Formats: sequence, structure tokens, C-alpha cells
Amino acid sequence: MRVDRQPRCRCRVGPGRFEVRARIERFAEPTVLLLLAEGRSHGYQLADHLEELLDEGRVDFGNLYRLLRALEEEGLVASTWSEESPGPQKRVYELTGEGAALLDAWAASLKARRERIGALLGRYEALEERVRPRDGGIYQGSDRSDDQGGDPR
Amino acid sequence: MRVDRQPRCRCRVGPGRFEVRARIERFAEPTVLLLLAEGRSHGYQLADHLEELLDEGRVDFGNLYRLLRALEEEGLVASTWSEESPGPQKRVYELTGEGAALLDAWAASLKARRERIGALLGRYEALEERVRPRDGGIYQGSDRSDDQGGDPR
DNA sequence: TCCAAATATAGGTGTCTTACATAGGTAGGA
DNA sequence: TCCTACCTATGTAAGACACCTATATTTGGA
Repeated sequence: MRVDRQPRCRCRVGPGRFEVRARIERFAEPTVLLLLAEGRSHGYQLADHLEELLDEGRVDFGNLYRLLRALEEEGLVASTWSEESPGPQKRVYELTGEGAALLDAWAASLKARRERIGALLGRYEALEERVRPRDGGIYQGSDRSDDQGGDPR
Repeated sequence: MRVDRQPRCRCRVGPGRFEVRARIERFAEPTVLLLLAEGRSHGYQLADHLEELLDEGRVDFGNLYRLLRALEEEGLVASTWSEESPGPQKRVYELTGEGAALLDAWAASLKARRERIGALLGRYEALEERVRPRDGGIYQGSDRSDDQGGDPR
């Protein structure tokens, strides 16, 4: 009884048709840190706000709670049980100074990553200006012979 | 004899000091596809050009060759042995039409991801305008009480 | 001529991340 | 009472990747 697992990054959905999800590894972490920097919150509530920042569909609660506990173990967030409000017990998290520092580091790294994506897309768009065949044949690019190894056929 | 493995995403390098590497999963794939769209090439040569597009240090040859063989199995690239040029035998790869289509899908997804990163950074920078303490204490954000559950303490 | 280094490809393996599954408790409405 | 929404949590396996080793060919230097 194996369910078709949704592929991690990409899958072919037809001839020449692909579904790609370029995902940042551990992207939930900076997102949670940011949300907590905006104000204390608990897991279930964080999940709601995560969905608007992550574009993936639903948030995986299991992994979210695991992440929160891991962050607390590292001293990046701190939590207290809140019994006052109605409903089930909530573990309310808030950001520590260390957590804020980690958020800063994430922001810097994400900025750099965005540049890298831009560089790739720039070269891609430069290519797009040439005509490209879309049938199943071999793509006729030029020869990459910028160092030894001629092979001009 | 365990070597300290370089952490996948982030690590603490001191009190309040973190090293973060926001990585796109499977980023080598669109990069290889782009390089092959620019011209046919072989594995070892691709590694050279990958280093300028990826910011990670050295490229892992093992994983690169595995990726190339996997791409070929899927019909996204095609290869031929080239004995003409000097040096050891080279497997020269070129992009197929399917591979070009996958590159298109990657480019679209990367564009979307860049937007998402921008959204996160926008909210982060909005936060930065407020003063934030950097000591080890609790970060004093506002209460996130936009639905039930008050807890104003 | 022998040896070392660069070129070029390839397989093995453990760890981290994560999709999917399941479970259990509280509270309110039909 | 049952159902649903809220809230937290654990188990598991697949996928991606860092690190390691092995192989063969060619080139250059001692």
C-alpha cells in the first residue's frame, strides 16, 4: 500500500512537461524565527502564518513541532506553557537574543542566495534570445571548447 | 576517526555568531542544464564552470557524475565518448529537447523562489527598523494575538 | 626511466532534511 | 454522543548530499 510520494524537487508530468519546486533547505527555520521576531506565538498559530510565507501547500505539523523543540534545545527560542487561554494547552514560543542573531545570519545568506539565483537566471535569459527547438531531438548548442580538448568533429 | 563534517545548512561558530548557507536543493541540476545549453561539455569540465555559478567551494565529483548519469537515464542529456582530444577518455554530454524543457521549468521555479525570498527579506527589513537587543536575553517582540488566545500576561 | 600530479570517471556510505502517517488530549456544536 | 477544530507529539522511509575511496590515462619533471 504505497502512496505515490510527492517528489522532493521535480517530476515529469508529461512529455516535455515538468513540475519543479526550487526549495531552500530548512527554509522553515528562518521563517519561524522571523514570525517569532514579529511576536510570540505557539506552534499551531505559527503554522497558519507559515503558509503565507512558504508557498508549499500545507505545513507539516510534525516537522514544525520538531523544529521548535530543536530550536529551544539550542537556546534560540524559549517557551512557556500557556493555560490561561481557552482550549488545549499551548506552548508559547518567543525569540532569544541568540535566535535573533541566527535570523540575521539567515537574512544575509538568503540575500546572497538571491544574487546567485539572479546570476543563473541572467545567463538563462541571455540564452533564451537564441531560438531553441522544443521537439525531442538533440539541443544544438555551440561547442564548449574554452580550454584544451578541441573535439570540433 | 570521524572528520568534522561540514554542516548542511548552518552552525554556531561562537556566542551569537552563526554561519548559514541557504542552499537550493538540487541546485546543481539546473546549473548543469544551463551549462549544457550553452554548449556541450564533459563532467570534469562542467565542474570547473559549476564552481563559478555555485558559491559552494569545490564541486563533489562523485555526485556530479552520478547526476549526469541520472539525467541521461531520463533522456534529459545525451552523451558520446570522445577519444579524439588528448588525455583520458571523456564522456561528452549535450542537452536534449526534454532537458531544455526541464531547464525552462527550473528557471520559472527559481524566479518564483526569488520572489519568496524577497518577501521574507522585506518583512525582515521592516523589523530591523525597530531597535533590537543583541544580548543573551529574551527578545521583546510584541504579542502575536491576532486570533483567539489573548495571553497578555 | 620512474614517479608524481593532473585529468577523467565512478562507486560506497552515513547523515541530514523532510513527506507522509499516526496518535492523543481538549473544547464546542449538532 | 459524535464530529470537528484546535494543539502537540512521535515514527518512518525516501531523497539529497558530504565525504571517502578506487580506477585508468596522460603529462611533466627528476
